[in-house]
Parts: sequence; structure tokens; C-alpha cells
Amino acid sequence: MLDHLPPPRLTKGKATEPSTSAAVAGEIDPTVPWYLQVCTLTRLRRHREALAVLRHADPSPPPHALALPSALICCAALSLPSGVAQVHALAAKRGLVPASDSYILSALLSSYCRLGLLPCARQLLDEMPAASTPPATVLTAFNSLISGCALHALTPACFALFRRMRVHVAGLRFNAVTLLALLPVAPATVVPQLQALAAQSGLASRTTVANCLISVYGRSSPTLARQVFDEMPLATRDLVSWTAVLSAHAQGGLAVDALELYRRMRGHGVEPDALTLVGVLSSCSHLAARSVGLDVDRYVRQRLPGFRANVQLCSALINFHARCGSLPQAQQLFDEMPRKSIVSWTALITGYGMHGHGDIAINFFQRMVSQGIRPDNVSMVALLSACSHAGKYEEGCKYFFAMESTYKLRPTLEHYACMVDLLGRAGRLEEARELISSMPMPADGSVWGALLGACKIHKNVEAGEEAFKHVIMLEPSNVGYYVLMANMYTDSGQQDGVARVRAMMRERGLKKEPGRTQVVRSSVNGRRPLASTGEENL
DNA sequence: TTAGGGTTAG
Repeated sequence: MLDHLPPPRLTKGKATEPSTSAAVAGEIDPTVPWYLQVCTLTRLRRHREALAVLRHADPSPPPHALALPSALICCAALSLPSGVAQVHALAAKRGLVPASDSYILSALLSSYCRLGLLPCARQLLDEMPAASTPPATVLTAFNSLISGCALHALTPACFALFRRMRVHVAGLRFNAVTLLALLPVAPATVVPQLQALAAQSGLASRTTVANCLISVYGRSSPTLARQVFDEMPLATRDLVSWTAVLSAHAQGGLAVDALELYRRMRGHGVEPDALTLVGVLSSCSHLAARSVGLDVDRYVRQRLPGFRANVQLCSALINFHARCGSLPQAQQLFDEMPRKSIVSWTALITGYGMHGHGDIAINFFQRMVSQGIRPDNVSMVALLSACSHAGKYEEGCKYFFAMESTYKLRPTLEHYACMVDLLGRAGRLEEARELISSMPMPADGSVWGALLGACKIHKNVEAGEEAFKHVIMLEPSNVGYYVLMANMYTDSGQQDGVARVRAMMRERGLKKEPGRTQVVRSSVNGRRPLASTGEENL
């Protein structure tokens, strides 16, 4: 079977293979039937080898049905649509599709979706004889297609299928897997509706469903995520629940709460894994919580021996060391990584940039580009910020203009804020003001705030007053800006100005918190929004 | 077989 497939290029079991050869040697027993070998190799993600076994399998008796889902998974993973079509034909010949075998049906649907062949998947579902197919199979088929559409962020299609399945699937209607597929792509207004549906159907008490809700709410509201977490019975919380709620707080800028959750998690005897530690390290970096971060570093080195191959964990460690530990440590980790992502590069560039090593930051940026990594918006912010901190006015301008012309990136508010900062620090307040006027979108608090900061450095009270007027309109409760303006008045001996700012703060019920004199980032900025494509209603 | 937790910016 599968004789039309291109021959596999057998890899030598290097870093791309998630399992070690010793583990495989233990699991692959040449005496077991070939179709079980296929299943095992597939589970180990050794797709090419699984297909090789399949290709050389004895064609009589005909291929065991158990091997077909594995074959499909391998073909999808290796982007072999012809292989999927062959298995489809084979399964059809043996009467396993469109209806009778739930495993093969959902594997086919998901393989077509993974390969982007959504019409094929759609057709398969439409061919399913609704009357004679067991309801559980219909449910699974709908779930597979909904998950496939979710994979391609086709929110309206997901919900259209969901409406259709609730009519079709007698009795069962939907299950936890349906909710898990829909929640991540649901528009913000629909998430609570799905949550209500989960509660009505008794699925809300499932750990997986609660975990998914925590993660989805966590993108926009750590508070809602926390509510779901708090309502979970203690015994049903698992490592994923803790990680999801912790990450929600870390992403929402609530680093103190994230670390408190970590402390509680450990108190309950739950051992973190790499994903948990990514969130913990992110919070340590924000808070400059050096001792906790160093504990995590030790834990990783002792308990997670393969951590260097984990790009996300390594990037988080680099970020931590670069921001509040040491640049040499960050650099060493970076050098040791077998594969680096744009995030690893950006973490390093940020680290050098924020410690005033603009030249090194620029050098790494250029090395990154020369290795074929196309800069994204975040790496450009890191670079421009590095230029700004090191007073590299000309380089900053050069890269800002290169964004659109060379890298095809449209500058966002963050980039404008960096440029206003760069121009402002260089004393070019007039140019900074002109840049703001030329922006294609209205300036936000961070842009005016950058100008205000520059005015403070260069003691330009008049320009500062204008920036202040704008910034407190945009972020009226951000104490940092009032403090900045008051300090400017103090520096220039204008006590009446200081009194005015203090009066404004009193009127607005704002207090300067001790030890918090820096400009506080607006909590809504930089947050991933909930998916908002289309107006979905259930 | 469909399915839950993640990193980088000022």
C-alpha cells in the first residue's frame, strides 16, 4: 500500500526527533505486528519511518484498520496530500468511510484540514449518511471539522458547523471537545455564552474545559481567568490549570500575582514544567525578581536536562538574565541554543539595548537579519529602543525608515513612541513634535508620554505642558505622568505649577504610591485581544 | 480520532 508515495528520507534521529533512540529501541519490537509498529512510530512522531514500515507491509491480508489513522497523521505531518487521498480511497473501498469508523473518519477530516484541503473535508462530512451513522460518530466528525476550521481561524465556519451539529446530533448535541475547539476562536462576546452552555450541560466541571476557559479569558482579563480558576474544586486543578492562570496574570502585567500563584502552586506540591516556568520567568523579568528567577534557572538546569532545545523556555531565561541578571549569562544561553527563534534574538537585543549597549544590539539585529529571519514589530521596537537608549540617533532613524521600505512593516504606536523617545532624548523636541503630527493614527499615551519624558530631560516646560495636556486626557489615572510634570515644575522652580498638578491629582483621587515614581504602563496596552472576527451568536 | 497551559517591546 501507499506505493505511490515518495520514498522517505530517513533522518538520523537528531534533534528533530523528539525521542531518543534508546527509548525507541525499547518500544519498537520487531516481533510485534507491523501495524502496531506504525502506530508506535506515529506516536513518537517518526512519521517517515512509520510510512516506510507501511509501504513495505505485506499486502495480504489487507492493511489492518488500526494502521490507517496513523498513516493519515503521518501524511498530514509530512504534507503529503496524495497519501491522504490514497488512504481515503482504501478506507472507502473497505466501507470504513463515510460512516462506519469514527477513528478513520475523524483522522481523514483532520488530515484534510491540516493540509488546507477544507473542501475535501467538507465533502466527506456532507456524504455522511445522517440516518444510519451512530450519533457518537456524527459528533466526532463535526468536532474534527470544527477543530480543522479553528486551525485556520475560520471562526464563522466553526460556528456555522456548531449550529448545524446541534440540529443533526440527536441527544448528544456537543461535548467537551466541541467546546475546546470553539473557545479559542470565539469572539469575546461569545465566550461567556459558551461558558453558560458548558455550565448547563455539566461540562464546565471538566478540568480541560475549565483550563481552556482560563486560558481564553486570560488573554484579555486575568480577573475573569482567576474567577474560573477559583471556582474549580481544589482536587480538579491540575498543572495546566495552574499554568494557565499563572500565565494569564503574567501576560496581563500582574507579575506579583503570578509569582504568588507560583508560590501557592508549589505549596500544593504541584511540580512545574517548562511551560509553567516560562510564565514565572516572564514575571521575574518584569519585577526584576532576581532570586526567584535564579531559583528557576537552577531548577531548569537540574530537572529539565533537555531545556536548551526548548526555544520558548530558553528565550524566557535569556530575557530574565538579560534584564535583571547578567548579559554574559544571557549570551551564553543564546550561544548554546541549537535553534533560535526571533523571540530569542529579540530578548538578547532588548537586553543589550536596555543596558546601553546599542552597538551590540544593532550588531545582533544585523546578524539576525543576515540569517534570514525577517524582523517583526517586536524586534523593531527592541532595536529602536536600543538606539534610543544609546543615543544612536542616525541609526534609529535609518532603521525606522527601513521598516516600511525594507522589511514591509507598518510602524505602530509603539514604534512611534520609540522614535519620539529617540528624537526627544537627542534634544530634537521640535522634530519629535512634528513626527507626532505626521502620524497616520492618533497618538496614544505612550507617544505623548515619551515626549513628556524628553521635555523633562531637556527642561522644556512649555513643550512639556502640551504633552502633559494630551497624556492625561488619554491616560487620566496614570500617576507617573503627573509626577513627571510636577518634577519638571520643581526643577524649574515653578512652585505654582507643582501645586496645580497636586490639586489635579487630589481632584482625581490619585495618590503617588511610594517607590513608584516611574511612568506606569497602561494596563490595556500590549495585550492580545480576544478574537473578534465576525459577529457570532449561538 | 477530534481536545486544555507558553516566550520577545516602552
